[in-house]
Amino acid sequence: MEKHHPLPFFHSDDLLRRRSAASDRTLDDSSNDHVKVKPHIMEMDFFSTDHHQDSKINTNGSSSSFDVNTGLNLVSSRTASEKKSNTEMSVLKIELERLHEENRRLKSMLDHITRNYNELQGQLFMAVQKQALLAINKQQLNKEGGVKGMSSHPIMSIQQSMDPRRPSTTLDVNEPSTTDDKRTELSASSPANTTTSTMDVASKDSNDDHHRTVQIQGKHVFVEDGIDQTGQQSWGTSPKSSPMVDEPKKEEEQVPEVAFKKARVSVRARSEAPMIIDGCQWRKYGQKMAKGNPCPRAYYRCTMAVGCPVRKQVQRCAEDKSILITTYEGNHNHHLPPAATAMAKTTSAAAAMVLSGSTTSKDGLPNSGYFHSSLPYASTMATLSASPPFPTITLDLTQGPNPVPFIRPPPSPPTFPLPLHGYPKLSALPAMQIGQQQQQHTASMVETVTAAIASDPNFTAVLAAAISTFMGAPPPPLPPSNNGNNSTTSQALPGSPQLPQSCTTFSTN
DNA sequence: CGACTTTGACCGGCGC
DNA sequence: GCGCCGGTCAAAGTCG
Repeated sequence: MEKHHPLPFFHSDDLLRRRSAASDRTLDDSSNDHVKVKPHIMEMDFFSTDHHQDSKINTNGSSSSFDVNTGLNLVSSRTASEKKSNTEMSVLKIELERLHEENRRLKSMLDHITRNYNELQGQLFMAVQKQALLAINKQQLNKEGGVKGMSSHPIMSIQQSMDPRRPSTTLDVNEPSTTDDKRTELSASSPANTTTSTMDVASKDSNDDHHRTVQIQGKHVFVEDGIDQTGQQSWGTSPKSSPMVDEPKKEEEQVPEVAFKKARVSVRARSEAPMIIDGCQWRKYGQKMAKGNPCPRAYYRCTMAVGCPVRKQVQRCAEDKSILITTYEGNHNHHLPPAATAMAKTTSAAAAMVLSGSTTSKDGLPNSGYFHSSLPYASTMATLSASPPFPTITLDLTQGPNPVPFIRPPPSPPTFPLPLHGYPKLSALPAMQIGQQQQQHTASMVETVTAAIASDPNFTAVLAAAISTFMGAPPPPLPPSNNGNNSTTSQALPGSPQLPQSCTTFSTN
């Protein structure tokens, strides 16, 4: 952008002042040569985008050249002054329109840049994970035939058990279920795994055993729970646009996708609403009384696309019924509206974080670029639960006070009174909590992963974006098309007209 | 009438 | 093998 290009955020009075000076100079040029210099100097000042100076000149008007021009105009003649003001007005209007157009253009550029950033972020997650998994695999191949007990570290155990090419034999508390192992073994044993990841989601919808069947056939490895392929698409990345998707899948490239499938992201937040707004369309398919909780657990399935594997569970916390726990599983296999994209990014990022956390070295120190185990702080907002069978990361948004002065949006039904809004610096949140029931040997993994999540500015930014969408916060100034999209999805949410039955989180319409 | 919720039944995993 | 539990299904009911 040019140095003197008007920025999209200046005020209209700034513009008026600028044009006033400019037009003064233009009109005066014809009659007064001696005043040419001063207005010219002023124009240079105004277009320097230095608003401080601009306003300073304006407020200290006594020394401004405005006075000089005005005085001259009054002296010249009344008709000329009126004529001039008319011309000035039309010029101002034209200029205003031009600048509005420019603002729109710049905003669209900003949107475009943001989208590109998000795409790259998603690809980065995948790439890092692949790289780390490859490194681990190489390491394990070197030690093949050696001690199986190297999985003494819980993270390593997860890594092993999640590696589809490597049947898991050493298990610990963090291991996925045996079903998962079976599945991964089957998928790994199939040579068809080397085929491309072409999706046929619809054909697998609502089939209880479709996961297993797919794995056995080995033809649609990524479809399972939609996690892989969704991992791509939930980032708003078109499969065609991603080079990682375009190229044929090698065996190792499928690893993260399969590993993704059972990662869960749980969001704890205070809310009186029966369900948080995450931009997606959900259909309730079940409700159960969970043991140890007087509040029933509701099961929802994403209905924004046929065959979308994403599911979520909503349940109120037994200890504090004002806390709503929403657990997401899987990733979307379809394009999402902006609000839903934010949430999908969050869950995908969290899942990627969990699984990236599995790529630690033997001594438990992470070698992923996301991890900085020596963080001086951790965060309460991110807690990893290693309870089998699935690694679950819990984003605890209920604990305050937050050191960051968050802005509360105006309440809009259904409200979601999270303490977070906008794009806060989540990395500044206070210390992390480790799951109380977790065994000691899982603590290092928990710390590592949660610290990484808390420290990753990309993740926190995405999380913040998602949180802001939970709250039904007024979206940032967007082109009308985007706003329409948001409103559509919000209205489509099944949770809008809902009455809480007892203490739970289901709707009753 | 289609979309959605409710709710009892069913299924599979797991521990005893 | 049995019972518990979490998760899912599907028929019936409800709503707009």
